Amino acid sequence: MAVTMHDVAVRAGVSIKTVSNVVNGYPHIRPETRRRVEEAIDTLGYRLNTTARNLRTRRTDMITLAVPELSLPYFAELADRVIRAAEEQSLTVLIEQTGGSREREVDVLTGKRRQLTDGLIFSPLELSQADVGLFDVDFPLVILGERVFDAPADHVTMNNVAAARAATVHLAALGHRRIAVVGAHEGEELGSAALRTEGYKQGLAEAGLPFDPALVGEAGLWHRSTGSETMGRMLDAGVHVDAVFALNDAMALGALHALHARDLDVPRDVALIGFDDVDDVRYSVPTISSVDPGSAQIARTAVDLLVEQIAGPSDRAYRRVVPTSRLVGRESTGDVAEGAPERIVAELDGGVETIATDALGRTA
Amino acid sequence: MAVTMHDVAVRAGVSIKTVSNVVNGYPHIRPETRRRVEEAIDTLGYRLNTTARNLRTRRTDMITLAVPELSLPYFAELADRVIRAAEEQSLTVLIEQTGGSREREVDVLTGKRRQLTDGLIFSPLELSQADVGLFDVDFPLVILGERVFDAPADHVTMNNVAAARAATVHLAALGHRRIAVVGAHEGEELGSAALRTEGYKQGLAEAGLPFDPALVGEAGLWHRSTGSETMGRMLDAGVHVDAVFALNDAMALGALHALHARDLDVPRDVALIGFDDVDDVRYSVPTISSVDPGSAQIARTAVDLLVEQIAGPSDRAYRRVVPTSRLVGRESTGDVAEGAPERIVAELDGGVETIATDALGRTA
DNA sequence: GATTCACTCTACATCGTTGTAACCAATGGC
DNA sequence: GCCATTGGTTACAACGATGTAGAGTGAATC
Repeated sequence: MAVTMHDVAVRAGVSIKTVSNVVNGYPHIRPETRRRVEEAIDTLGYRLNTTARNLRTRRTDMITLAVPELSLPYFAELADRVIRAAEEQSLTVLIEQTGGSREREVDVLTGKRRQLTDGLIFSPLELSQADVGLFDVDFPLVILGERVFDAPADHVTMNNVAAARAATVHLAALGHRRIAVVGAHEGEELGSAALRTEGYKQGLAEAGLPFDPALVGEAGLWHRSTGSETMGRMLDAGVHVDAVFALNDAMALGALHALHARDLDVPRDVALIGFDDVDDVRYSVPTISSVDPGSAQIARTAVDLLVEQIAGPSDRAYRRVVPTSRLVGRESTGDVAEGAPERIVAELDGGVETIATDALGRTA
Repeated sequence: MAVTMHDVAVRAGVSIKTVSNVVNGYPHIRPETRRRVEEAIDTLGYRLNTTARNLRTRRTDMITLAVPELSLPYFAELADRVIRAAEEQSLTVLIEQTGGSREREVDVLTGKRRQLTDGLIFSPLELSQADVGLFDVDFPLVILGERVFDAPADHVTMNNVAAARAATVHLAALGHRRIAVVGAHEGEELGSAALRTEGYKQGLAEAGLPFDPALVGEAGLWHRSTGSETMGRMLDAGVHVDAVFALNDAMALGALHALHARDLDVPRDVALIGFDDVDDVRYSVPTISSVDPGSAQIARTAVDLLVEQIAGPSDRAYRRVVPTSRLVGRESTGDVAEGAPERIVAELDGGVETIATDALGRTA
């Protein structure tokens, strides 16, 4: 079978524990002993059995990242960044796709796989305020987004309302009066859809524009396809639109497709702005203006907070981190000429909030 | 601490092994005993310790998927599909990003993390024929792509040459004479770049077109950005082009961007075709024709083959599976009118090849 | 010269399961 | 009425590492 520490110990003429000490970099070992052990390791081709170590140390050095779907560019890029950030801390990332299914989201928090890893970075889609109890867990947890407000866990979120408002105001400032929104979720109270839609309404108000329900396009899943369909439905219904705020970039790409299919030019006939600032929108035709919610910082912060929880006491205060976000102007809003590079139209500061907890870990 | 089988056993008044048997669905247990155990499990909130089981059973029910980068749409979609397929077999997927680094690719095959999982699905980018020895491993392995021909491992690959040839011939059949290729790798012998470029050359020959080195655009990494830069460089150098074959879709999107920036219309001035058939190209403006290498089948087959290896004897014959690929015509080649749905232009059959092995597992 | 201390290393128990062998009923065949 | 079989359960020993406590050294301290 596989070579074990025992085999190495025998060959090097030391105890198993000494081999373990060498492997783990324990400092007080005679150079000669270390040499013998290392030689034995090399000649036998010994490899540490991670599973055994995991059992003994009660740690796996793995963390879970739970996202709706990797095929959505935003989450693919997020996963990429989280994996890189985790790597720097010698952590391995296990990805769970919840696919926007409530059951699978619950499973992420309670299921069998949960205890494979030391902690969880969770971007929920279906679970919401009503499920706040589910988030009161006894393992390190960082929540992405703000579907759940009072959960006793770290949050890394984004300036949803303010950024959406800024995007809308910006479209209005460019002279647009019929600004549609694509991706709304009827009846939702928290969650990105609701918050961004709220920002949209605030933006209209700030610009002195009336709110017209006909300009609100519903789209459950935020895919390219739903963005295209929603936009198409709206146009085909004869709704007059001179600007579109898509609640994410995938839908913005879909909307662009639908506009183009109806011979509407972006930005000449209709201005378009997305949200997420994924790589796609920098190469589409035209390039699409978008809100960068601070994606790079989100991934890094999430990993940092999780690592802190894993290492530290479980009764520390919770944090709520909001990265700085930026409104990036590109061709789709006429903010830059064709072929010109993007420019930052607005910057919205983030911040860190610390939520004290009592001895039981409840928020004060 | 955590509740263990021991606690459950005490509470239910049975032995630890009986609890284990109940948990694992061993059939010969008295209903009454089972009930007692299950009740104890529920009241104590017992959860099986996966790490301990992994140690004892020498299996983790996890597999590794190693890809260059998740931020490339093709690999994000692949990961999505692999995760889903694995899920159906109750396997968890751990993703490694090699980032196109040779060192990291070697690490995937030999590194510390390797033994965390029961097997590996590996899409190499840098390792190639010269490294064939590295692939002679003692764990279940499925290689994606065809950088390494004689590796003693299952391969799931694609009709690179034939499909690229078909794409090129198709462009020629549409009347194009100056067909550029974007993404070539100078000096490479195997690997997608070399194979697809070879298909391109064959296609030119078949169409009776001359091969012009000026029409070959090099691009190391196959990103949107490199596609855009490569295309831009070629155009800015004054090379006349009336069609472009981008070796993957990300570069096709980048090329489209570069063409547009230079006021060249697709498909009126330049026709464009990509490779991979990722979701992006169905929503770009215009929609981009592409080669679907059979992505869905690739993911599923890879998981199936790996599962087979994990379960079966290690000396079974190796397989080489090539899914059926399709040339999908869209707006960028004028194969369909604006706004019209895609259509299958050609279909290239795949197949399964079984490579016998001798007793030592070497290929015959 | 006794005491302390820092090094270096070891013995042993332990992490929480599952595989193996074996035991004690109860059943069935002859 | 005895033996073989099956069902239901258990005791015990792994799986391969690490934490704890402590035993020897030798050098430094008083």
